[in-house]
Formats: sequence, C-alpha cells, structure tokens
Amino acid sequence: MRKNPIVQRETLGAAVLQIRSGRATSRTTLAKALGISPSTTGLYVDHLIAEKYLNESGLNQGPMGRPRRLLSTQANAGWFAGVEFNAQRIQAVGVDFSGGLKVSEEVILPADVMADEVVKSILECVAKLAKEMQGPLLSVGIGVPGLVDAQAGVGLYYAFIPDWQLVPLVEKIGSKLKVPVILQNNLRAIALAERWFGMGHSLNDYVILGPRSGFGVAIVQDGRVTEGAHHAAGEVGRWLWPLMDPAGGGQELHHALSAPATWRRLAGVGEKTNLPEDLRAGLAAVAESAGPQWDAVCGDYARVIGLLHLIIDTGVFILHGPLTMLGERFCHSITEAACALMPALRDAGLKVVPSTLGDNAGALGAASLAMEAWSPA
Amino acid sequence: MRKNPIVQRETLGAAVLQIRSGRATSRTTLAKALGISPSTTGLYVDHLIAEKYLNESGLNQGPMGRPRRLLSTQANAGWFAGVEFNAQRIQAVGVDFSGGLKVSEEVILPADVMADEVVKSILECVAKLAKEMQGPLLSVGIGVPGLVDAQAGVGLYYAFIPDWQLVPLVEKIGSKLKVPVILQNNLRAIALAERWFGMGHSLNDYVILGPRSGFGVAIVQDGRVTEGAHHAAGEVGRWLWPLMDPAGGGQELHHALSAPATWRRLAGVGEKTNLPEDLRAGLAAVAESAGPQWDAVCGDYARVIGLLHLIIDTGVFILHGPLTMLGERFCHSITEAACALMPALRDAGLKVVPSTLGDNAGALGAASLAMEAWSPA
DNA sequence: GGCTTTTTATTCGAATGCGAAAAAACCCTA
DNA sequence: TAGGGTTTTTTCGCATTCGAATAAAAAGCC
Repeated sequence: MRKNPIVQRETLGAAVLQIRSGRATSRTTLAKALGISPSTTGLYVDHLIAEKYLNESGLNQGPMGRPRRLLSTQANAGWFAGVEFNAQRIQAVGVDFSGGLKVSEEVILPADVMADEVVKSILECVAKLAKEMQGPLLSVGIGVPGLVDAQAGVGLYYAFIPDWQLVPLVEKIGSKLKVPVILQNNLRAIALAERWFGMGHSLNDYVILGPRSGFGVAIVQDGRVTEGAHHAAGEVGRWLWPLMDPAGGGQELHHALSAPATWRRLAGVGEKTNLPEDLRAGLAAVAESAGPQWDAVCGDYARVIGLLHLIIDTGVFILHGPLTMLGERFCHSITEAACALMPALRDAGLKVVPSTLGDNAGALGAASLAMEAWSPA
Repeated sequence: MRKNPIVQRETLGAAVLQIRSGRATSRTTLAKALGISPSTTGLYVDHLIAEKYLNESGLNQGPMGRPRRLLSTQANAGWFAGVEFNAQRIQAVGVDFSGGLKVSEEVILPADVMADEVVKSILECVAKLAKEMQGPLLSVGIGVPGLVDAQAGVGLYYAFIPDWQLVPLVEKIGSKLKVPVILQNNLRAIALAERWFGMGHSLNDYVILGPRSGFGVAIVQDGRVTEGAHHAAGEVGRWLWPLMDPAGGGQELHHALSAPATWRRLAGVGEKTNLPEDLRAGLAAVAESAGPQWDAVCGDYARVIGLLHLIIDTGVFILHGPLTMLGERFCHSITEAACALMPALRDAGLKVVPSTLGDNAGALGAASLAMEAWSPA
C-alpha cells in the first residue's frame, strides 16, 4: 500500500470534475488533463477511491498495450443542489455525485414577494429535495436574477423583487445549511448548464440567448464565463432600439425582443392585448407564421446576433427560454437573416440553435456551479 | 550562501515581469504577486541576481519594521524588439531590459509590397535597432495586421498586402534571429502597450478603439486580451451600418467610422474629395468644428461604444490612432452622447479617453509581447 | 508458448517548494 | 542605549511532487 499523502483539496476537486465529465477516464488521461505527473495522479486517485468518491469500473482495452483501468464517480457519495429563481417561481434540482439529475422541485411565489420570503422558500425547497437524495448534501448553487457579485456572494439588484438589494445570499443560506453556497447570475448559470448537461460539452466559445421577461445574453469565451468589470456583462437588453431612431425617443431592446414582446409581434397584436395564459403554447401557435412580422422579428434578432458575433467571435448561439417553442425554423431564419445583413458572418460560421435543455436549465446550471466549486473536506 | 536550485524558468520570467512593471518591488511583495512562498521567492531572486537580470537598488523604509530591499531590473541585461507594420510602413522599437524605450525606426514600404519583402524589411529593421542596443536580443514581438493565429505563429489574412495569406512569420523571422518570436494582431498589441506603457497599468478591463483605414477594437477582460474562437474578436468594422437601413443596401461600419471617413464627415466633404496630405493635421483642423456633422459622428461613435459597453461591461475606452488629434473634446462628446442615448451607461461609469501613447503604440505593444513571452535560458 | 512491442500503472530516490521559526533591520519610547 | 514592536528576509527541516526506471497487462507474431 502506498503512503497516504495530505493532498491538495483543490486538485482533488478538479480531478473529480474531470472524471465526472468524462474528459478523463483513467489515471493516465487524468494526469494529462490536470497537468500533473502520473505518479502523483496515482496517489490522488488512491485517496479518492479510499474516500469512496471514485471507483474503478472495468477495463478499457485500446488497440494495444496495457488496458486503462476506468475510473468513475460514485453516484451515492453525496449530492448537489441547484436552485434558480425569479420573481415568479423557484426551480430546484437535486443532482447525484455522478452528475445525474434525480429530483426536480418547483415553487410558485406569491405576487410582490419579498427577499426574505424567497430565502425561506429556497431553504424549504432544498429540504424537500434532501428527502429524496442519498448521502450528504455537498454544496448548493444558486442562479440569481439581476446583478450578482459572485465573489462576494451577494445579490446586488433585481428589479422585480422590491427589496432585492445587496442580499447576502451566501451567508443567509450557508449559515443554515452548513455547506458551501455559490452564486451566479441566472443566465450565466444556464451557460454552465449547457457545458455540463447540454451541447456546450465540447464547446469552448458560445453565447446563451435569454429572451424572457427581458433580454440578456451570457458569454462563454475560451471556456470562461464572462462576468464583466461590474458584474453586468451581457446586459444587452439595455441597448437603444431601434438603434438609429431618428426621432430620438428610443426604447430599450428589452421592449422589442423579450418573450412577451416577441409573441405580440408575431401574433400581430398591440401592447394592450393580454398575453395568453400559457405563453409557451401561444408561441407554439405562432411558430408557423410568416410574412412581414416574422421577418421583422427575425431581422431584429439577426441584427443583435450579428453585432455580438463580430465583437466576441464565438460561433454558436444557443437560444433558451420560451422562444425555443418557435423551433428550428426560427433559429434558421435568424441565421439566414444575419448572414444576409452582414456577409462577414457567413465565413465566420455563425449558427443559432435552440437549447435541448428544458425549462430547468437554470437550476441545472446552478447545480453545475455547486459541482464546480466542491472539493473534498 | 544558499544552495542554488534548478528553478522553473516560467516562474523566473513572471518574476521579472512583476519587478519590471513595478507591481512588485521587494522579495515579499514579489512572493505575494506570484503566489509562491517568501522562502522560495528568496531563492528565485538570488538566482536572478546571480544571473545579472535583477539587482538590489536601495532600501524602502515603511512606516515601521525592517525596510524592503528594493529590486529592479538590470537595464543592460539584454533588449527586446517590437515591430508593427501594415501595408504602408513598418515601425520598430528597441526596449531595454528595464522596459525603457531606447530606439525607434520607421520604414516606408513601397506600394503593392509583397509578403516576402515585408519579412525582409522587418529583419533589416531589427538589425538596425541592434546596433544601438546593449546586450543580446532576447525576443521579438510583432504586431501583425489582419487575422493572426498567435499560437501557431501564422499571419492568416490581411487585405492590403496581396499575398498575405498563411504567412509563417514566427518561423521566417525566428529562423534568422534565433530568438523567440511572438505574434499578435496589431490592435491587440496596442492593448498590451496600454498595459505596459500607458494607462492600462492599473486597469484590468478596457477596450482599445482603433479607427484607422478601417475600424476595429481590442478588448481586455480581467487582464486577458480577448482573441476569439477564430482570431476575429473585435472585428466590429464589419457591422452593418446604419444598422436599421430600411432600404436594405447597408454598408459596413468601416465606411462610416474609419479615420478618413471621420475626417470627410467632419470636414463636410464628399467621398470624391481627396484626403489631406497629412491626415492628422487635417483632423486637428476640424477638431473645433461643431454642428450637425460633429453630432452625427459623435452619435455614431456613441452608439458603437454603447453597444460594446453593455455587452462586455469593461469601463474605459481608449481611443487610438489619428483621431486622437480630435482631443479630449471629441471623447467627451462621445461619452455624453452615449449616456444620452442609453441612460444605463451613466451608472456603468462609461468613459472614453484619448491614448497618451503616440504613433508607435503598436510597436511598443509588440515589444510588450516580447517581454511577456521571455524567460531566462 | 515464448518473444517483442505497446501502453498503463506503480515504485522509489531525489529535490523542489513550503511552513514555522529565527534572524535581521528598522522605528519608537523611555 | 537598551528594550519592545513591526515588518522583511533568511534558515532549516520536512513532505509533497516529480522523473526515471520498473512492473504490469495486454496484443501480435512467429
């Protein structure tokens, strides 16, 4: 038996992430992925197996040579909670140690909810999840609407909860649950969800399009989620739109491209018409429409995406939220319109696709936050 | 005497950078800046002093305690070459080991110059610099126009040199000079110049505005220069402009905001009017103008900057190139116009400032590339 | 079956980097 | 001028990490 060194916890966490994601499958591949020597990697893996975080799961015979001893995460070593919320509802998921989604919860919030009630509901939600999960809760990720200081663990501002200002969420939740709590803006959390559960798996550069009650984007560059100097990267909803309004009385992009606004424009109804009971169903109903409204909406999206793409040069734009109901055709129309407007985009391989993740993408992203932050004690 | 370990070269390079930039001035501050222990730092510094890269330059008494033994770089330990070029000219600088600018060179290129001639001229230019510099040449940085694959060391494409396609510059220059050669897009090189020689010293997030024969930007986020998935980040000159052209026959932003176009618009002359002999002087002459042209130009700049700022949330925009001749007033007008158009910008602390670096900012940035890449043998 | 070849994992000595403690160099005060 | 306080630098022992060699486990080949 090898001696058991006091290994670095951070590196242990990184090793688990590599194994869980499938980027590394054996000791040697793990060594390469972590950039440490094979001998040290062996010690780390021994430690993680001894602590029941990993196990060996068979052999993988390559074309030649000694077969790899496959490593995998022990699903019941503990679990991660992912929570996302806005002014209307809380969504939460429980994810096992192998990254498998096990339980979902949803809580509808009352109108005019206050910050303290939200915190209370989040705690209740996590408690409900805990009943169905195995092992100890390891960490909690929270996708927070509005401006968030992820480092400080504070929700800075959110327009639709009246007293949501400088809310020390990490402290409030962490002091009750006694586990690490990690925050991130909810759209940026979705970006992480794509990485762990969606199509971002193999991508290093992509943009999340998030048209909901407003319009925002989350940007992933070279594998890193862009935060911004004031935690406000991706707040494109505050763009003047139309940009060249000759009258000067411009509006914000929010008003043109939010999910409700998009439905109204596609349905050809005015601002005074009530929204349908179920916006998603309403959107599905107009998914086949055509004509000038369709072109106008796609043209606006095309312009926004074209501007974005030529700045940050990512490649794939992943559409999230209710507008995914408009399907592939919507995304394709946008792509085509953008390339028609700005020919440079065609060479740059612009592509808009609807997300394959469902409504709980934000909660899954929050769970990703929790997984990324965890290291063994 | 302490024993002399075989230290890691990369860390030695990083240590020299910290000392040269003044971010670290003593062994202890260096240890903090590098994130390694004071004891190890002591060994590294000993090594660097023994190799004549650093020396001790007096004491710095704080309010209390043992004074710091100040460290500084040995100016004559060698030198770095920085080269920038476009289709018209080559600019080169020689920078000593302490980061001091010592020599500048400029070569005017003939019309319709070919790639091979450019390479030859660069080599001649560096040879000329070498005569005036002390010590050995340590590395060369090159600011390359157009698309650049910095990692591969290849110039991918530049429209104004006919055969500038897939030029293996690092190989061509490196094989002659026998020192490391580092490439970067010339605008992104300017971003580095701001960091080392300009106002980026204390900034982690800023944007370089580069209106010249076209219009592009370079983005620095959290201290890193944004490259883009296809080496094309910041190519905003290819935006459709005006963005909402109802006729559909849109142009590129290049045509509206390049340095010549800006002069024509401010001077109120058409596309057929010849440019002044000296564009900078011409621009200085229209710097005091006012009225609708002035507002229109500033409005366009304000829109571009507003869009950029709300995406990437940096803060400071640094204007480079001939348009700096328009002075503080121009930048101030843009800032004001942007805040008027998009009120969100006012809270976000948007600021546009002219660069204090002169015409050779690109070459200085290239030298910064060289400095950042160097490590002792 | 024994041989080589290839790839993965482990062993083991060497040494690099760290932490704690000591030393050094200054201030201030009495 | 001696002593306490403070900060920087160095010393020194220790242990983690590495590198090179070794062992292990398979395939292919005669």
